Amino acid sequence: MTALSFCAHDHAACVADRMRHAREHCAREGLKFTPVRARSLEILLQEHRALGAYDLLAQLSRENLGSQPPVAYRALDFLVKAGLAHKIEALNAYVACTHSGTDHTPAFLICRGCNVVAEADTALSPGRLDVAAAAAGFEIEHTVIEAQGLCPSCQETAT
Amino acid sequence: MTALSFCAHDHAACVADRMRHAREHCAREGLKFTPVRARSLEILLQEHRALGAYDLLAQLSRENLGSQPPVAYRALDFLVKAGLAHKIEALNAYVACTHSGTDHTPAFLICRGCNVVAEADTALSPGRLDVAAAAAGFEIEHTVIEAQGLCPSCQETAT
DNA sequence: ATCATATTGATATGTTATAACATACTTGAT
DNA sequence: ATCAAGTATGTTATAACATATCAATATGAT
Ligand SMILES: [Zn+2]
Ligand SMILES: [Zn+2]
Ligand SMILES: [Zn+2]
Ligand SMILES: [Zn+2]
Repeated sequence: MTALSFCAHDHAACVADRMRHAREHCAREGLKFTPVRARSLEILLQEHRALGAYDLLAQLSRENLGSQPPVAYRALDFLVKAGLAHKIEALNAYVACTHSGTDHTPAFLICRGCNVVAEADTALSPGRLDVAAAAAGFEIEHTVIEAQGLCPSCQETAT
Repeated sequence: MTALSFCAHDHAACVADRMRHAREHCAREGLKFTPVRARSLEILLQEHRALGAYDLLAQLSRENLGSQPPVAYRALDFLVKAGLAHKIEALNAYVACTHSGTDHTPAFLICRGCNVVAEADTALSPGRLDVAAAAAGFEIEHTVIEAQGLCPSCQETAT
């Protein structure tokens, strides 16, 4: 299922599963899954939406896990670098990764109605961009692919 | 040539040509190509790099075309809506469109060394993302495709 | 001329992100 | 046990990006 986020699912299990995966991943890689980092990921996982750094910070603050911007940004940096979360550039916001895999080039479907973000598990089609890059001798290190629009349920709601 | 920006070319002619095109486009569409707007586009065209709104503003200010943020943002909004410029989401910056065509889904190659941005003139490859979107019933309205990496000349420079 | 609309001018504020520096906690070597 | 090195946090301040609002002016249509 490529757009899980738009579908009904056992979300509690979904979160628990992702947290377990994150814990194992960090253990394997020798990364420290500290309380702030773990809770930050959990907060992102609760939603299948992108949260701004300051949204995350507000929640952390309520739980006395920190109150200053760097707290949120450090946690987000860690999660992004660990591959456990992604930044949605078009929103300047962050979303938990729904992938189990390791290195991947995510592509996102972002609903402007409900802000839900689905991560397409496309192993990525080497599209024309790669061809163009190769032709120009350009070496791609990171690719941002974000599609904005309306999810099925928001299409109904709208008019 | 899809990655013109990385190649040597007659840039003065390149700018003049784009300005002429913009003037004609606005005339056709009944859009007002005012001095601030025209000069803003020209400033973007000088570089083939993405400029931040405040970089543009600084230049406009030097020329007494305005000194407050809204001046730059209004000009950029106009240019983006008119299809004469694009926003690079990954940089929160703006680049002049190098396309003549009308409606297009641009894809960018962004050099992290020299900040040059090339707009690939892909007429759009319906990649896996579109397939995934269709499968999920998601209606795509706008797509951001931005590849970051190193241009040929910066690859040499970097050790 | 009058009215509506679009553009500009100006001030203030909101939002996102990082710099800079100090402190505490781990870890591994002596 | 002690130390040094590295990693993680705490804290303050500020940089960088973006918009809200309202008044003034210009433009164009009736
Ligand atoms: Zn879920
Ligand atoms: Zn939706
Ligand atoms: Zn040029
Ligand atoms: Zn370069």
